[in-house]
Amino acid sequence: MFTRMHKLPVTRGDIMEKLPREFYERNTLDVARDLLGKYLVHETNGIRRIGKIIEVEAYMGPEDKAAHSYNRRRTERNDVMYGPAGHAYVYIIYGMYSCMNVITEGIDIPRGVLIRALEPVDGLSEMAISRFGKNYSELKKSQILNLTSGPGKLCIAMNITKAKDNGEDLCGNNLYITKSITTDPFEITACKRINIDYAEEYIDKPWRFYIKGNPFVSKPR
DNA sequence: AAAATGATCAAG
DNA sequence: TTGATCATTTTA
Repeated sequence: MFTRMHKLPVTRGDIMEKLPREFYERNTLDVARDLLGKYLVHETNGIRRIGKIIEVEAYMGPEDKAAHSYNRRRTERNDVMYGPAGHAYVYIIYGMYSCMNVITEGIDIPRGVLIRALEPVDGLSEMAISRFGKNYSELKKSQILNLTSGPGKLCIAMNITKAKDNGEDLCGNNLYITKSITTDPFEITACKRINIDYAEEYIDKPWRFYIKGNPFVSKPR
């Protein structure tokens, strides 16, 4: 009884407060920064996986040459970006990896925040199996650091897929984000986004944000 | 540094 | 229908 309580407080859904819709219905750059330190939770068939959000990128919609919705381009793939805030936009990149975005602002404003890295918090054994086919206890240190340190990696670890999760309401009960549990202060680093060489004058916009010094960032700068 | 790998998109 | 692209990861 005591050991159970001692072991699980962080994983108890009832003490984790879900972010309300209004959190997402704000300026995308503010949402991006404010997502740092929050907890991404995915529950599938009784299994809960949790990662602390430590790295994100903002995609600013029609004006942003790096965004899928640049120039109001609208396709089957990015349709969710044009829907209400607080939903997940999950797409497949390079034919093999999934990436997850949080949609922001409001209907017909196709902006969002790419989740680029997490710090694993719970469901570690499931994450280890998903990523490396091994038990968590068998992982090398480098593998632990690589569990969720990239947008494709974290989707594998968290079992986030386009088929299952694209369009999911983050105010629902399967895939959601909660407020920070700890109040540990942190510094935010802002820098250029990754792998958007095609974006011309938007290449240098400082719209990538991460928790300074966190070892799970995808690419330290 | 370069391959892997296939969904997605715009052109024709 | 098709050829080029790609908000990445892995291996070497």
